[in-house]
Amino acid sequence: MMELTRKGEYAIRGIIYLAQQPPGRVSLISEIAAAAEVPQTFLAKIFQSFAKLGLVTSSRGTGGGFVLARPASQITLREVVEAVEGPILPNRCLLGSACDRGGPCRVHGVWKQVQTEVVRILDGVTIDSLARSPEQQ
Amino acid sequence: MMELTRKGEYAIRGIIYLAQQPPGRVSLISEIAAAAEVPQTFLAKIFQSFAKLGLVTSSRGTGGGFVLARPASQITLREVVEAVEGPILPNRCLLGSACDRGGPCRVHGVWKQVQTEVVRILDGVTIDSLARSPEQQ
DNA sequence: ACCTTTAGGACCAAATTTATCCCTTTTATA
DNA sequence: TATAAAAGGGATAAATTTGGTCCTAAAGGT
Repeated sequence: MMELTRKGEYAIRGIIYLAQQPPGRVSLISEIAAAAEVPQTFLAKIFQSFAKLGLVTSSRGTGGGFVLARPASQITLREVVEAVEGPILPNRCLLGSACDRGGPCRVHGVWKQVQTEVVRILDGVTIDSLARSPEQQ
Repeated sequence: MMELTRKGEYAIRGIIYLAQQPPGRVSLISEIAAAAEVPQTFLAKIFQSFAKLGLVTSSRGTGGGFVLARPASQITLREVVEAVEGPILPNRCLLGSACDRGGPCRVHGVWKQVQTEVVRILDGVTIDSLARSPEQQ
């Protein structure tokens, strides 16, 4: 239950790679895909989402590619995950205040708690910290 | 991201109904399905899982049906959710200690934290407390 | 015997995930 | 100004998961 999809995995691997490049260095999607071991066309879509949300800036044409739009220390794991997976919503009922069958359901508060905790944890992790962490332990 | 499926929702609604019956009272799957507003054949599968895991006891034939196997105060929301959705695993990498590409990945620790927190919250909620909580607020 | 009720397996449709392909747009530069 | 390089965006498709139905078997009561 509550699994991150491949899209989410790929998104994280891709943006960590960007964060590991020298500041300002432009990376091609082909380069990122190869390094992160992710299907290139799929990663291209993911980075489109990043660009739309302002996590990365993209430029076309010769010399184009992707760069982080902000320092990696100011991009949270939550932003990256939500960019591709949508908001963290353990239960549909959290969307509106009223659940399916009348007022708020009995489990509403519990899922709200789960949401709050997950958001708190993911907000506390920056892409910078991930990029600097040792790959093996 | 991290959404409960219908199966999980139905499971919760179904077992809450059981918990609201007088202790020892046997309920038919048709009765539970109607009360919880859930497709009956689907709910039957869900209750099969409950029975296998010992959350409920089932009996066949005339006068048969389902009863909680333990007091509702000793059944946690986590058990119910995991019975039908499988273990709470925010990332595949938590299954083995080694992630896909060599040692533990950089996000391993974060997802472990998420798992721990979600489990803690769901373990803290009993079906009894849900059954007694007001449906509307 | 016969009826009632759950157990279990096979099956199926819809939705979502995981991509791929192709054409367009933008940009640098030869 | 052509051309090549790169991302943007839409359509499409395969694979998997979700959400269910149906049928027969097994068990138990009358």
